[in-house]
Amino acid sequence: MESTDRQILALLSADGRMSYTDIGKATGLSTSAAQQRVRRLEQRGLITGYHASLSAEALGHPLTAFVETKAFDPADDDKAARLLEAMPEVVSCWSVAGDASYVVLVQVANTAELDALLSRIRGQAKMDTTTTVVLTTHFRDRTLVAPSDA
Amino acid sequence: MESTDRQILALLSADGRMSYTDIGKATGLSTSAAQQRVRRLEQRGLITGYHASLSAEALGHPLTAFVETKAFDPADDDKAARLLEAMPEVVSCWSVAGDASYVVLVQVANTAELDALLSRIRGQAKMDTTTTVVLTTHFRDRTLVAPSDA
DNA sequence: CCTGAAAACACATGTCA
DNA sequence: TGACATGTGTTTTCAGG
Repeated sequence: MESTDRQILALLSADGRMSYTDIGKATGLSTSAAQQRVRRLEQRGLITGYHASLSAEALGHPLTAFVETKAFDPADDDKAARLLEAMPEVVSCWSVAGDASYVVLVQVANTAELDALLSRIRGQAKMDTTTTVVLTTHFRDRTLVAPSDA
Repeated sequence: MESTDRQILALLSADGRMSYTDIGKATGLSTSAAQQRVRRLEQRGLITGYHASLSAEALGHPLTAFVETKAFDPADDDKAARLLEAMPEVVSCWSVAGDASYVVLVQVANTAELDALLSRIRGQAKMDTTTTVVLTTHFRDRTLVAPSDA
């Protein structure tokens, strides 16, 4: 991958609705050349999609927390991902090495809702939980577009 | 906020490059009405931006990990956010309540790079680290567009 | 990677309820 | 205030080279 492509990735990370014309202007390409590059970046899987970022605060979910979970019975561990996915408050979900099975990031309205969610995780998913409340989100999903080639 | 607006948020979360014409078709609005709604959602801060999602794997950073950090000296805690932000491997950074000061999500090429990064965090930022390697990312930044009004 | 032209789209303005 | 119609300028898209 080359410098122009990396530049395009940086531009589209910053503004996912940028027009091909503007991408062309910024990179010294014609509109159609820019479009072709973008299409190739999509096809090669470097760009996986475009998304509007929504404000959890403005949507009424100002409270963010990490919840580490661990199934009481290790046999239930596989179902857990699906159960967690079914909970709308759970916005991200990772399997991790180490003590916990899953780490999830949740967005809720207040502590009462957090409490209710944790009960549901314990009850439905039969998992132990360890919760860490987020005080400030300094940055999120910042994009790394300096590094290696592809 | 009303049902149409929530629908628009869901559409733009799923496809951030959707045209106003298509949004209109999907919601039963005219192109210009759809455009107006979107503009208002942006102005009211519900939509904070549009971004291309890049594949960390395709970019050569297949290894994801959480790093909990805590400054040796609590007085250094404020500087830490800036130091962490200066490290390109750190893609997300949260301040948290509890034992750690910060939780960061990092994306690196391999364990050697992770090792080097942790050394830098300890050395530069003067922080203790506790690292949890991610095995699978089940989903990330899934959007919550059912909930409350605004 | 570029040119060029047709189709689709964006967006401002004006109108109506 | 919210939806829509229309007109103008852009952008997209698909020929071609």
